[in-house]
Amino acid sequence: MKIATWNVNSLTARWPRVEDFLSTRDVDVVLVQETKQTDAKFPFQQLEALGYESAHHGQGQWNGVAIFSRVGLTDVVRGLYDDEEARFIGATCGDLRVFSCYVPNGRSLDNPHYAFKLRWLDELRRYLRDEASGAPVVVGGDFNVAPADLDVYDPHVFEGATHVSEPERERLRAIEALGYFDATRHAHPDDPCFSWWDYRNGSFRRGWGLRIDLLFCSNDLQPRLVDSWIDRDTRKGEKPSDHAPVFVELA
DNA sequence: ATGTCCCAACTTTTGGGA
Repeated sequence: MKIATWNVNSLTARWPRVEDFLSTRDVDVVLVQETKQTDAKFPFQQLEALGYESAHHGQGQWNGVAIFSRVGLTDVVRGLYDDEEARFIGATCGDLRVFSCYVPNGRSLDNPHYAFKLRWLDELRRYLRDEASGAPVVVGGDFNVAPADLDVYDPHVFEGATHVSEPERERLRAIEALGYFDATRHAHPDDPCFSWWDYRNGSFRRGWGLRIDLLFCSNDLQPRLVDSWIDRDTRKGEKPSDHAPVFVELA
């Protein structure tokens, strides 16, 4: 069973790449972020033609999360708490409970959006603690947090910036403390495994990346972990997203 | 350090967000 998380940066703009991805990657479940679409625009029929059931928590200009599955899709939940931004969707796919998360960016440490980000991560932890027990769980998404300095191409550049601050990293550790592991880092303890490169400055060519797209698996999945990897080829070519898909394969 | 992309709109150019 192969599960991917991918921030597509507009499903409308990315549709040709998404079609190509689904046709060539043999992926069972895709956790999608930043659809930037209303539910009315979401391509349910086109996805069905490609063999995927889908569920969307759409908004419009911003945010929007979705799940595509070819192994069943039931018991959909939308929204973490009473916020108005579409950043969280969950479903049961096969024998897994899966969640697609688009964590707020934070913008800068002194911006109110940073406090919102920390609160959102607190709410995610609360949800996983109180409402996600039972089946094995995969929580994936664009976390907008690089868990450690290994996940940053040059930590010096990010001193005093969001995505690397201790309060953000502490919240990821608090999620792990509930009984989850970071699949990509677990499979590759020493490789940076960047998943995002800024469109500007030729960052992809220069290797200026961050690992901020993460797949947290409940500890009961550890014996089933085959591998976890970054699909860097999908960051290349015509009109790519600025994020690469991140995969985990489970036996 | 800012070389791009995507969206909306008082839309053919600008501003906000990432």
